[in-house]
Amino acid sequence: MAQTRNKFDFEDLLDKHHLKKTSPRLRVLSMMASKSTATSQPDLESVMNDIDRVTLYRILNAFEEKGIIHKVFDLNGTANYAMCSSNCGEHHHHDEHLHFNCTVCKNVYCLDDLHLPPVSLPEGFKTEGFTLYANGTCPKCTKKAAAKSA
Amino acid sequence: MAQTRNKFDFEDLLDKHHLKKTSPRLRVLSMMASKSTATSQPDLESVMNDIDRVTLYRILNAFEEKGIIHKVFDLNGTANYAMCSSNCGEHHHHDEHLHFNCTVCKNVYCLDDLHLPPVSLPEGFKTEGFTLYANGTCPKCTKKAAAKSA
DNA sequence: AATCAAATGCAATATTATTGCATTTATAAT
DNA sequence: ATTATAAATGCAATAATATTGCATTTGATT
Ligand SMILES: [Mn+2]
Ligand SMILES: [Mn+2]
Ligand SMILES: [Zn+2]
Ligand SMILES: [Zn+2]
Repeated sequence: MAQTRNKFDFEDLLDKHHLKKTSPRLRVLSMMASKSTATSQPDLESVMNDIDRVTLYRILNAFEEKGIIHKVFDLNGTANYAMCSSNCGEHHHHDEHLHFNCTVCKNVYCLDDLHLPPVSLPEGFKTEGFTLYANGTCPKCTKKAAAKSA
Repeated sequence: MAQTRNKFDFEDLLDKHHLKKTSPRLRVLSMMASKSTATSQPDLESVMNDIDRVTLYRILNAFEEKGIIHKVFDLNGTANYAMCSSNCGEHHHHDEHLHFNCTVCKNVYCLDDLHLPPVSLPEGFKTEGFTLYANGTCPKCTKKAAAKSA
């Protein structure tokens, strides 16, 4: 998960997208990249409480537009953000992987390399993209539960 | 779509779930049942502008808990509500159908009878439910676009 | 070192959602 | 029918989430 990246990777990333390398942006990037799950907007906000709320919104929007991160709403409608995997670009998202929402810890997992089988829609529907959601219990929470009941 | 139901159907429905038959509730039911697509919270609110905002929230929550309607977030994170199809009950939702979000008219379609093929998750993930989302252009909007360009 | 566009921070406002409490209403019991 | 009661509604207050405009700061370029 979450392969380790250093400061310079992030600076390059911003460079590539013609975004200025600012401290708030680098901090947001390193926080998101360090986790194996998506990060919720509330979490980002409380961890980065010294960054202005509005700035955070603008950073997230910019990153999303550039195809650096993607947004996913969890079961409660809360916005979560995760790094994009390679093939996303400016206004071109291809995060057609499964999003697993743990009902216990609320974490959202991006499960890549899970090619969803082709689905055919009724006549007339022109599809641009799919996302598959699943909810249930994640490995960590399953283990914890097992430990307790033992 | 949206099979016609009369007042008495709705009253029975409320009865069945031990909910009082009140005017706000009946109006919400008939509005939602009359449409072939889901209804967004903002739409409900503006159409039912004489019903108190808080009452609306409580009605929607109650209906959702009873398994009368289900909530689905569209691409913008806006809450949309649609009638449940038969097999949902108190705290027991089985709306595992495809939700199609038209990027033009923003409507959310519940496409039932679209059995999604089984997906197997990585080791450790215990799944309770799936939802498949698709986005693109709905039949109506496709037709309109075709008409214009002709 | 100077310049300029981009990014940030702050204030104001908008939208969406929740909580507590007083009042009204639907239902059931009398 | 009348009354009793719990449920539902409406209203006020507050919280949480999001957007806009503008003054100030900062990163990149010359
Ligand atoms: Mn993802
Ligand atoms: Mn649905
Ligand atoms: Zn979990
Ligand atoms: Zn449409």
